[in-house]
Amino acid sequence: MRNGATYLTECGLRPSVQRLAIYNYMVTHPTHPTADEIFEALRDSIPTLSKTTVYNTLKLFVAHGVIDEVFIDRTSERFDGNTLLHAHFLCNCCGAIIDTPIENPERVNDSLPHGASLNKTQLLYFGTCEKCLNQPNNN
Amino acid sequence: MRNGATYLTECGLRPSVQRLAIYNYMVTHPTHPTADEIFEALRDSIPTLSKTTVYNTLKLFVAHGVIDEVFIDRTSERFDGNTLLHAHFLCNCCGAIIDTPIENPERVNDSLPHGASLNKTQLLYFGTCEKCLNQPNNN
DNA sequence: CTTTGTGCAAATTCTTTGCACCAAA
DNA sequence: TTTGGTGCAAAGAATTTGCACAAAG
Repeated sequence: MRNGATYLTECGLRPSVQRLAIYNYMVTHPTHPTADEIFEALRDSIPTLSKTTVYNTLKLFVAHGVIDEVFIDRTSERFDGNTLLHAHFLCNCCGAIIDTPIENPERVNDSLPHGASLNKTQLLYFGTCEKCLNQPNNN
Repeated sequence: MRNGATYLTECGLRPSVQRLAIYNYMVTHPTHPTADEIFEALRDSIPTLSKTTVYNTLKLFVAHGVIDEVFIDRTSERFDGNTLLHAHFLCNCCGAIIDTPIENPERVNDSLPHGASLNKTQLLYFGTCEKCLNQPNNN
């Protein structure tokens, strides 16, 4: 695994205790966490941590390409430590967000408007996951 | 153009004055409007309209498949009267949301998790549109 | 010492809820 | 005369802002 402090420095960001903790949380938890989830997870180890700092840091990380924002959930902002192109599936039944690989990126980026330049693609699926389909009771 | 009252009735929805106005606004304005934009546009013709009704109606329309919600903007909920599969491009420079056709839907739905069933796909692009690329001044 | 980062409290914004009134079947 | 629809005001939730203090170069 990549060294967080070195990586943040490479990205032009000072590796403060707070930033490093948030970065490490993101790369070890591929769960597309919200700012609040990160805050709750880290407040034990950093009791003085504030939610503002979590928000500031996540925004900063997105601006520097360290993490991505995932637009799959309108109720709260979700973040992804994996910035490589992949699809997201949201199960309407259990709420799980499942990552899936995109085999042919060029096919997915096929529908760009004429003459536009592309920064980021998001491919989102909404449906019912295999597990929920096999447990008809919890609907 | 399809008759709105007939269509809403077919969908099992009473075609009240408010619902019909919102439906007609959606199909004639392919601008992915927010609840607030719809409210502001309709309050002249329906002075008693409330924002709650706009929210209620949009939510109801989504539940009945009359319109879709587009997840491209986290700051406010956006809606789309065109429920056929197509991609959305958000220009980071001018904020425009551009619709583009998806030639091969089966290619885009290629990356579904194993065993899952699919309700809806959203393909989102973020970048700079042709117009903004040709006007370097407004960056 | 000068810039950058952190964190508290308050403000802001979007959306939902509770409830009463109105309208249609 | 009962069910469904509308709309006001208030509540709720997520995020941002203003500002003061702390820390690092």
